[in-house]
Amino acid sequence: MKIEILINQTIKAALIELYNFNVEEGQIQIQNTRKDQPGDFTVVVFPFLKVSKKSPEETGEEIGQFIMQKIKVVQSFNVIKGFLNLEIGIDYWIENLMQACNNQNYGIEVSDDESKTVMIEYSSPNTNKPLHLGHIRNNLLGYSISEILKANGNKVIKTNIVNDRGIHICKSMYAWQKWGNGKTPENSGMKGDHLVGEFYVEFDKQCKVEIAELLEKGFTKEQAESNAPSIQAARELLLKWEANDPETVNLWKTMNTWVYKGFDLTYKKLGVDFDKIYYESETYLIGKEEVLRGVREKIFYQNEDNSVWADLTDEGLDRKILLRSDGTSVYITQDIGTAKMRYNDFQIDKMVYVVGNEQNYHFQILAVLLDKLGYAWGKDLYHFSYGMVELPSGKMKSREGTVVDADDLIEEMIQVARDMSAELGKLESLSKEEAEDTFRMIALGALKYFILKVDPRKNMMFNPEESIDFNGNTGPFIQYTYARIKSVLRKAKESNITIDYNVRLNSLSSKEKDLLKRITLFPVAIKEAGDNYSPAVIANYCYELVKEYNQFYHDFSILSESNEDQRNFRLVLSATVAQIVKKGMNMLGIEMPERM
RNA sequence: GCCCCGGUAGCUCAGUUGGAUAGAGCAACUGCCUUCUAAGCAGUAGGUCAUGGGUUCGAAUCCCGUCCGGGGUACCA
Repeated sequence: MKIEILINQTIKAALIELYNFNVEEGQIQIQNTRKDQPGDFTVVVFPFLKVSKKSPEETGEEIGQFIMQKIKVVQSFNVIKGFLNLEIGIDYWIENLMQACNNQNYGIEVSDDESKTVMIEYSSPNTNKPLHLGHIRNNLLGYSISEILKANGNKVIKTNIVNDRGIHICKSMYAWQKWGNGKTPENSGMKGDHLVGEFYVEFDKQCKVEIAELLEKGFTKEQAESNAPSIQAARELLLKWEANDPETVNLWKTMNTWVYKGFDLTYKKLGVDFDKIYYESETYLIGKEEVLRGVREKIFYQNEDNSVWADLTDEGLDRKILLRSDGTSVYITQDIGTAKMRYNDFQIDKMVYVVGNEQNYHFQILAVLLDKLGYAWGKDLYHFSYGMVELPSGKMKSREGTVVDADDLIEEMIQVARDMSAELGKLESLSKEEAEDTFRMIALGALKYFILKVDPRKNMMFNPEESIDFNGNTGPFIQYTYARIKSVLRKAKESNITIDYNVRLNSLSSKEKDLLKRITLFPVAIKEAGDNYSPAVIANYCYELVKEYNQFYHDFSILSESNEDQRNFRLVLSATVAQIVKKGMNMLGIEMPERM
């Protein structure tokens, strides 16, 4: 039984026996003792003063005595200012270490027949431009939260909705027709998504010129924007596409294929993947049907101009448009269609959408709409709403060229890793391929950790000049510590030191104990990360663990320790730290190099 | 206007759901490579937790007001 639960029950018994008081569940607070105080667990006695009618010190003393008598592993206790600190014997901590090191699934809940199935949508790119830093945050969070939910015993289906149709795609298509000169990824050597993105930018430039001309002729801003020739041409393309015009559909397919190839490369570099991909072009009509069904069933209503609306004022929300007056669908329409399709395809207990916080309102409405349409699960959808990535110059805007491109960023990071490694004189013994692979792991480790260590709900700042470090609280620091442990273990093997996982020991230094305590917190961290949808919890846990290990590492010798039991214990401890750190970092999608 | 989110060291971020003297990294300064990997370790300096009130044994954390920043707000996605 977990010691905290045992202490909890014992205190409950103590309060009944000592003060004839039956506490409610959750009234007893047991926390880890502060590092600067003696003891392992701390009980806050303030809440019991009312019933004990004694001073905090006396109350703590009485409860402490009681616990000492009932629980063997509690070795001693002390009371300081109303905090009852309990010291747990060495056996308990060693026992815990052995559970951790002998169990590959330590801290992880394995899914079974009773497990819930969670579908997670993330990434959701538009096919008119390449991925940027904002998408990176999305992808990393989506992938990581999938892994964390798996570790909490859920079955997870990772999914992606590709926004592959609409006016924005037609803009790139039109620009390519007009200025493309038959340029393809093959004949230009350009990555497909970048190529298409280039034409999107081209379109925007042209459009601005046209609008400026119209403004000069005395048009209003609105008129100019809708009458610009290239805008009209793009609209025409959209109509043709919806009418299934073969030439248009063909071009659309071709250009999308280029983009998908490009995205696949970026996804692969990022190490994210999907179990099932949906395309808006295949779901938007279903959404439209659902909306029309809603009109027939009087859930929604139609205006005189034919636009369809939902009245959500009863829910404290506004009215929301679902189909435009020309009958075309809006953004939320396809989300309804996609949701329906997903629930037909899979048995889903919970749907999670990883989408930026700018769409909080959108998902609030989507939940209500799905509910109104009769889908029981609609209300329970979870919008994993993450904050935006900000630059020193402000918000990223693709049209203003202030985006940080995903592929560029990854390449730059790898180059920095290379340079730094050369400067430090590392990895010289490795083959070129092995070294390159390590640089890649380090670069991505730095990037991923940098993004995932911050609370996903908050906006975060990214300074391209100086943001991503390789020292301090970073991915590479954790990877480095891991590599060093691996090195020690290799050397132990070379010297024919076998590790005995049955640890014998009768004393612990405070640093060793800190590590042992930290190890017992791994399962707690996983659970907290799952409950709060927060990879940051895992990231910060790994950092704390590794930081403590480093202190231990520098203070004690391992291989040259003469006492065999002591040496064996330190090896087991190191191996366990490595195992846990690797597992934790893998939940963040970060690979761990054996050498660096 | 209305709704949602945020404000902690010069910078980037933690803060175990209300607990003890506020925690890291970067940047600055000081030590430590003849020692299992110095992408490291030890130390110095840096704080009115935006601000005013309230709740109680106890508040960065909960409630109300104010200021500042970000996002959303009926035919963009």
